[in-house]
Amino acid sequence: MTYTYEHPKADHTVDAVVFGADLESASLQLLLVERDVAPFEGMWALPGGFIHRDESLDAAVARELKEETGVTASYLEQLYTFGEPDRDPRGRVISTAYLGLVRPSQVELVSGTDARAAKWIPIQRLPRLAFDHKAIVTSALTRLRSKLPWQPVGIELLPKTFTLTELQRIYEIILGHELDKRNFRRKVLSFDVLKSTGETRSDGRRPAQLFTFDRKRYIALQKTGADFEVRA
Amino acid sequence: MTYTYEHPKADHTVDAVVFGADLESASLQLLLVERDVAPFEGMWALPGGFIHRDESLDAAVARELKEETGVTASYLEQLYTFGEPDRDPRGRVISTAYLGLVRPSQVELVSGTDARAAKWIPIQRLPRLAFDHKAIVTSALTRLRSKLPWQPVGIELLPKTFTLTELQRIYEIILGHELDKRNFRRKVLSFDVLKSTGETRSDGRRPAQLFTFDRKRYIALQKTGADFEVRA
DNA sequence: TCAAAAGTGTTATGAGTACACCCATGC
DNA sequence: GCATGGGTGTACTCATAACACTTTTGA
Repeated sequence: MTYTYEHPKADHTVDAVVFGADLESASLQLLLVERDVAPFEGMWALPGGFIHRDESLDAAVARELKEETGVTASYLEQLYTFGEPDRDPRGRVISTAYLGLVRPSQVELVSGTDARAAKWIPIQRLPRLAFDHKAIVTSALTRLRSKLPWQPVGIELLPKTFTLTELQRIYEIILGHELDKRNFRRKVLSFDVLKSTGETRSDGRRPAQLFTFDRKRYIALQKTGADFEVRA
Repeated sequence: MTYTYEHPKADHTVDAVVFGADLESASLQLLLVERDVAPFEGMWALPGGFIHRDESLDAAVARELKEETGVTASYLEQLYTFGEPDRDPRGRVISTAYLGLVRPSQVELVSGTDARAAKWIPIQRLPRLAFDHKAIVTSALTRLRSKLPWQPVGIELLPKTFTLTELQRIYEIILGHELDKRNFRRKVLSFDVLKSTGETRSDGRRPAQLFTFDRKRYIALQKTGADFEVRA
């Protein structure tokens, strides 16, 4: 540092709002940790923590998430920065929140530093949360539902190959309501980013075609300015 | 502070990307300040600065904007937080950027602390900017154009009463291209937030009807979940 | 042969876009 | 009477949303 300032510095943290859904899930789940240290010891909170000296915000949130829960999110985007002066009893702490998606069955939860336990909790049954984390979660859920539904984000919550019914199920879990099968299929296929593998899978009923997400094609389409924006 | 940490703290700043347009403007303008202190002394930069101990981010950006340029923005929203470790030569500085709109003719520019001069500069002729401010401006412009066009934001850039042609002109300046008069009128009136005053104004030609923005109605519509989202 | 999920097409509606002419006024 | 900006309507296209039956399989 070549320059100095008179003013007291705020702390800066990152918090991760990571949603999970499985095909077996009844509903969307949120990844929370039980705090092991004051303040709010024993309460549930979003995974997160202080930013290290030489890491970007993106790197910090990925690291904290990994440390506190063992989770590596397949998708993480910056959401909003919360900076009310009184949001943290320890003093001035500004926090940048991220929105993430993860397949719960794919990860093994561990408990790490500053956290007793990491756990998936259905969004209908959220406990009281530490700090202003409830407001952060609300804003993340709004963003997820409004911005992502038809972006091929459900993909992150499925195995490499999946049936269209499974994909639909994921969207329904995220949105919290049912979708029309025919409209869903037409729409999702019209994006032209799903590739049939030719394989089928039968669960004991009529076999369903298996699809994969064509990430290259997706990136190519994005560059041409094609637009996946849609509302629910 | 009841707790202490071992880690070095980052500084936190706010930066304001404030766009301006007048009816007389040929194009959208950006509010910049010429830096009076190192680093980047003498270079143009976004107005902004360090957050005070007991103010929110929203308050900080409004204060800095006022101090450095004399401008009180009629509209300011949080854009994104930039936190690459090397974005500021002074050391670790994380910055939360805001997007704002202002009517240039309505404000008197002043020069304040840390700034030699404040100035409106057409976005086609932007000079090199200090720090990573160019990237911030690009992201603000994308957001403005993609998110705001049909939200009644052009309103902020007009006097209390205005003609539909004037409103259209503002949208054209923001978007950087022309719009169809008939489609524009139908659309903007369908939102049902403009009220005819009954008055007319003649500039020497056929008199045009004057409208006002019905803010109460706008708020009422927002609550019912009505949605002004549109693309250009 | 039955249960259960896979798969498939049509119609109606609303939004967006393209497009050209008459109107009222001041000079 | 003419130049200037004000003001208006229609037709096409495309996306969405609502809606029901047939197919394939395993048990």
